[in-house]
This record gives sequence, structure tokens and C-alpha cells, in this order.
Amino acid sequence: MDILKDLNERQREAVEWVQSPVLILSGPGSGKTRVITYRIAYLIKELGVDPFNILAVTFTNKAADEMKERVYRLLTAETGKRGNGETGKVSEMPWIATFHSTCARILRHDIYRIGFDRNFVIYDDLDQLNLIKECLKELEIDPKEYRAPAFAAAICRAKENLIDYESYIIYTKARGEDFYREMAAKVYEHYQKKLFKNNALDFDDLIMKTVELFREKPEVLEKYQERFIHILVDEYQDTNHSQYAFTKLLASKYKNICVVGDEDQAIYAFRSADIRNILEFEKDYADCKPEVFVLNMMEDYRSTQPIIDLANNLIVYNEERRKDKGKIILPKDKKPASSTSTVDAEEASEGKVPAPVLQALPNELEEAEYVMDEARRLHRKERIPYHDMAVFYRVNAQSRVLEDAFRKARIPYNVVGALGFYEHREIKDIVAYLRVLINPKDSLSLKRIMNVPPRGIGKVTVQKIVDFSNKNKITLWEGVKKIENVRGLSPRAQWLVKNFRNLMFKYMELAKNLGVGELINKLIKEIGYIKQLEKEDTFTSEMRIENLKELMDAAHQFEEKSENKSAQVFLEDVSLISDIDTWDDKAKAVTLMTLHNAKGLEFDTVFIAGMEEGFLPHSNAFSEEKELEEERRLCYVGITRAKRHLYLTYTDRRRLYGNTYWGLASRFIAETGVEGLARRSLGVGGEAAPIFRRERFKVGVTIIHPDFGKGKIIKAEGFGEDRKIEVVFAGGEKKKIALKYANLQRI
DNA sequence: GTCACCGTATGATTG
DNA sequence: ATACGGTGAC
Ligand SMILES: Nc1ncnc2c1ncn2[C@@H]1O[C@H](COP(=O)(O)OP(=O)(O)OP(=O)(O)O)[C@@H](O)[C@H]1O
Repeated sequence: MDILKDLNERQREAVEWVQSPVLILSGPGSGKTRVITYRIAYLIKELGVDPFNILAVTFTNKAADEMKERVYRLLTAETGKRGNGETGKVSEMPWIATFHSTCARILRHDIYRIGFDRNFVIYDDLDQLNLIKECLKELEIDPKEYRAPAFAAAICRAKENLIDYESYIIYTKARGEDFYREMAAKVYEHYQKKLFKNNALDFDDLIMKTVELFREKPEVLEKYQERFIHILVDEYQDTNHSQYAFTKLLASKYKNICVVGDEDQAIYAFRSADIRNILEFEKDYADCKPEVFVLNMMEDYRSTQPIIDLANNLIVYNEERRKDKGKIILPKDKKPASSTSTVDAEEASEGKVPAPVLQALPNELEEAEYVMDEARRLHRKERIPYHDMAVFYRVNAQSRVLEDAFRKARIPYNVVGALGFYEHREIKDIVAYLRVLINPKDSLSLKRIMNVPPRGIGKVTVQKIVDFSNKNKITLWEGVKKIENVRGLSPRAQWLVKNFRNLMFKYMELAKNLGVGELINKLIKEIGYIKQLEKEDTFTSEMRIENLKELMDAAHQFEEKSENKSAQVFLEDVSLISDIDTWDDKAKAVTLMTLHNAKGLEFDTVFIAGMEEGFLPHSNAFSEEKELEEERRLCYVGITRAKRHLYLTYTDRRRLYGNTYWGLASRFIAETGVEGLARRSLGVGGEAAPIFRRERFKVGVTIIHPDFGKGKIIKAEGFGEDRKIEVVFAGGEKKKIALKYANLQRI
């Protein structure tokens, strides 16, 4: 069977094993994603499984598209033996998507069973934040004292763990005195009720409501269990509890499940991902007859030996890591595709296999310059295409200087993330129009557009309609419809709202028959959005016009490629798009992205910029050992993306957000042992930052001050001599202390 | 009442 | 750099 010829023996076994659940817990580059892809093709082609009965879950839409494409190619490949007719055409493709879009599609069909409308809208995190701000206003909570993003985080964490607001309130009470949590509970409840009124779901609801649906309506669950007889999940180490519950429910009937992941690459604990899901997978299926098939592969087909060494050296510093996990190794059977088979240090130094490079730079500008220069050199001298190079960093804001350097040098580049296309204000405005047309209950979006572009309906008028609607227990849109009954409006204001109402009536009609593309075109023209922007005539307004044009193109393209051309489906696509999804990996350009976005990808050349204490590891992770280990895994993920060329750079001093950060080289640098390997380590004499040594005075540490006595560190910043800490002393008073001047003792 | 402008505060990682 | 709240002109 020749689709299996691209696999090694153990991969092949995993592809062919269908007698019981499969767990693949394997290192980077070991071919996990490849196994899933081939397994899907194998199920269809060799076992005659109906593609309709297969669900594969990926981490991003982009990964889903790629997998679809590969599966399609495997299915249509000329096999000589079998094949679905001479055209090799595939009649149907399996369902390959992210958790979020999978759940969105399920809910679109069946959510009415738990009391929601099927035409719900999906709120992204900006919408979520705006709605929470509204809640704070209505609950009379001062948003300066209690920040909205903190509530958003609390609510997300709760939902990721399937805790609805009722349970949240109960847990809060059980905990006793916790003012902040009590407040969060109130906000959560209010927020959730508002979502319901708006007929909206946020991202986390998509999963949570699906689980709720499955639990409350067994016949719905059964329907999907019969539909998804074979389930495959990629990147399983980064699933959270709700995703775990979803998967487990679906798989519980047939138990044809295959999960794949690597706990050393778990980097999403901050949004409740839990590696126990993958580590305890065997327990979940302990009663299966042949027991769970477990595969632990550590052969890394991606990287060269020196890169593998760095990764191995680094990851053992994670103390919570399973001691029996082992190291990744170069596969014996690896074909000399682009690199040589086995390599020793001597060969590496001769330049057959490039040695990883560690480079210190005085500041972030020179760092960017250096990265750009090296990229250009590799392109010219070694003929490495730009699209096979990437620059990774910890925080989006770091991309700016890099962009500038690449732009100035006229080297093509793409930035993944930062502000995604669909997060731009002008795009969100138009999307809000569409949402209201489809789901008039969406008051958040309605409020957003009532005066966009400015049409004389100001804050006060809107507030009056809101009050009127609340008093009469109707939605804001109902309030707008009954504008004649709203008291205290000037005739002019009433007239303006009536015009707006008529506009919306007209477009609600049009939306029934027109495709999204045409609808958006007409709408933008009629409301004079572009005219308004032209009037503003600034640099940003020009960009906005471009973006709007791009949106119209996107909508037309959508119409062409999709069967269901409704604005509804378009909106769904738009809401679920992620940063990485819009990245064009075939463009001839260097890719700039965060380490998080790099997961699952591979490049010939990888630069990791900003390898400094405070950035990688990020300063917010200093105080928790667990978080520090996650930062280390992040670094591990970055390193293991590189096939042949790896550069680690760090600076002495970095300007960001108008501040200057004086950094030490990241502890991870020393841990990788790159200094011993690198050809040009510490190139810039004297300007290199010293390599990090562990700070003794960390948050949480108890100290004794010669004057004030015993106290606990609650805040710490700076390094070495310059370190400043904030301490709460036994009496309760807080003091800021510079280590330089105080003779502190650690206890 | 509405809108455009200016000052101030404030920044991780994401589907 | 962007998101807010306050201010003055219409
Ligand atoms: N048996 C094999 N023979 C040759 N190349 C392979 C084999 N298996 C995998 N590869 C190659 O190794 C690289 C990594 O494969 P893949 O992305 O499937 O690994 P992965 O385990 O999912 O990686 P990661 O966890 O790091 O994202 C790919 O370029 C793939 O083509």
C-alpha cells in the first residue's frame, strides 16, 4: 500500500492501528501531524471509511486547510491499484477544522435545543471587552479601579473550565471573603445575561455551549457520535478542559480516537490548557479491549544535530518534565534531503551543517539590522528563499523595529498577527452592520453603528433610546423601531433616527436576496463611509479605505468559493479567522511572528530575537516556576522550528513602548549551551549584556531589613545592582527599596 | 446635543 | 501607538 511508503515503521503502525484508541506522545519533528494526515487518508482509501464519518481537529484554520490539502492529494494520488474512478476525484472530504469552528457549525444546527436562536452572532475578544465595559457601567463599578480586561480573563478562565456563572457564584460563596471574586461573579452573571439578550456567543461559549448541548440533549450527542465515528486531534497537549470534555463525549461511543501531541510544546496554560489531558489519556480509555496504542517517537526529521542538541540541553531544565521523556535524536534513516545524514561536531565546524549562532547586539535597532543582514546574506550566498525564513519574538510590539529594517532594505516580509485584518475599526464597523442585519438583537453592534459614520445621532440620543428600551424590556432595535414613543428627543434627533431605521429596514430586505459582496458594496456606498474617510484625509484614513476595498474583495471571493453565499456564513468565517490563518506561506517573504504563532510550522532559517530576561522569559512569568517552565517550552518550540539555520539574538538595551529596558541575556541561552557551539558568539566586545544569573530577591521571598525588620517581596524589577523591590513589612506598611542601598537578608 | 481635538494613562502570549 | 475622557466651537 503505497501511501504508507513515506512513513517509518512506527509511524506506519500508528496509522494502521484501529483496534483501540491511539496516543502519540512524541517530540518535535517526529511526524505527528504527518501521522494524522496519513491516517485519515488510510481510513478512507484502505478501510473504506466514509469521509463523512471523520472529524479531525487542528489548532488553527490554517493547519486545517493544509491538512485538507494534503489529505486531498493523498486521496487523489495515482495509486495504480485502487482509486475512485479514473479522474481520481474525491467526492467528499472529511471534516477538518478547529474546535471553535467545529462547535460553531454544530451549534448553528442545534443550539435552538438549549434555547438560543440559530442565527446567533459570535463575539470576538474586542466585542467581549466592550460588552464587559457596558456591564461595569451598569453595575456601577469603576473601570479604573477594576479593569475590564481582568474580568474578561476571569470569565474566559471560568468558561474554559466549563464553569457557568451559576457555579461560579456558588464557588465564590464557598470560598468566603473575596471581594474581587464576588465582583467578578456579578460581572460574569450580568455579562452572560447580556450575551443571551443579544443572541450572541463569545469564543469560549462556542465550546462550552456545545458541551452543554451534548450533556443536556443525549439524542443530539448521539447524532454527532454517529456522524463522527473516527476522531483525530492534533496538538492535544494544548487542549483545555472544555475541549477535552467535548472530545471525550464525542468519542465515548465508538472510541475510535487518535490524539497527538508533545507536552514539551505545551504553551497555552495561560488560557487553561492542561497537559494532564494528554498525559492521562490512557486512563480515560483504560477499559478498551486491546489497550490504548501508545507511541513515543523522538526521531526529529526536521532539524540538524546541532539544533537538536540545543533543544535537548534546554528542555531538561524543566523540573516538572517527565524524567523518562528522553531526548530527541536525528533519525538513522533520514534521507539526505537538504542536509547530511549524521553529523559530528567536526563536520559542523567545517560548515557542512551550519552551527547555531548566538549574537549579542547593543540595542534593538542593531538587532533588527543584524537579522535583516543575515537574512539577506543567506538569501544571496546560500540561495535560501525568503519564504523559508522566519523571525520569532515574544511580544508583538517587537515586530516594529524588525519591520522597519526589512522595509528599508527592501526585503519582502510578512507580519503575522499584531492587528489582524478583521480587528481594524473600519472592518469591525461594517461587520457590525452585517451582524445587525442578520441578528437585530445584537445591541452591542447596533450601538456601535448607529452613528457610524457620524450622522448626528450622538451619545445622549443613543442613551435615551437605551433607557427607553430597558424600561419597556425590549431590545435596542425594538426601541429604534418605536422611536416615535421615545420621550425627550428633539424633532431633529427623532428624524435622524428614523432615517437610520429606514436604512436598516432597506438593507434587511436586500440581505435576503443579495450576496454578501454586493450587499457590502452597496452599504458602504450608501452610508458614505469612504467619503467620510476621504474627508478626513489622513494617513490612517487612507489605509482604512484600502482595508474597506480589501473587505469588499474578500466578500466577493467568499461568494465565489462558497456554496452558501449568505452573509451569515461569511460572518462566521470572519469571526473565527485567526492571525496565522491570513498568513500566506507561499509568498516570497520572510515571516515575522510571535513564538506562539510558530507552533507546528517549520523553516530552514529561524531567528529568535529578544532573548533577554524580561522578554524571554517574559517578566510576568518570573514569579511562578510553572510559568517559567512554559516560557522555556516556548523557547524550545522556537528552536525546534528550525531545519538548518538557527540564530539567537539579544541586546544590551531595548526600547519598547517608550521605555528603555536594560536586559541581561536570557537564562535560556546559557541553558542551551549555544555559547560553546556558536561560531560567532558574543561578537560585539564589551557591548554584550552579561549572561543572566538567577536573582536572589524574587517576588514571594521573605527578607529581613536592618531597619524595618521582616517583610515579604510583592514586586520586583530591574536586575543586579539596579534591582528595585517593593516589600510589605510585618506591620503592614509597604516600602520601595533599591537593593543597592539596602543591606537585605534572605530567609 | 454633536463633533473634533487634545491631553493622559497604559500596554503578554490567542482561537 | 491607541483608547479613554474632558473641553470648546458650532
Ligand atoms: N518518516 C519520515 N520521513 C521523512 N520525513 C519525515 C518523516 N516523518 C516526518 N517527516 C518530516 O519531518 C517534518 C516534521 O513533521 P511533522 O510536522 O509531521 O512533525 P510534528 O511531530 O507534527 O512536529 P511538531 O510537533 O514539531 O510540530 C516534516 O517536514 C515532515 O515532512
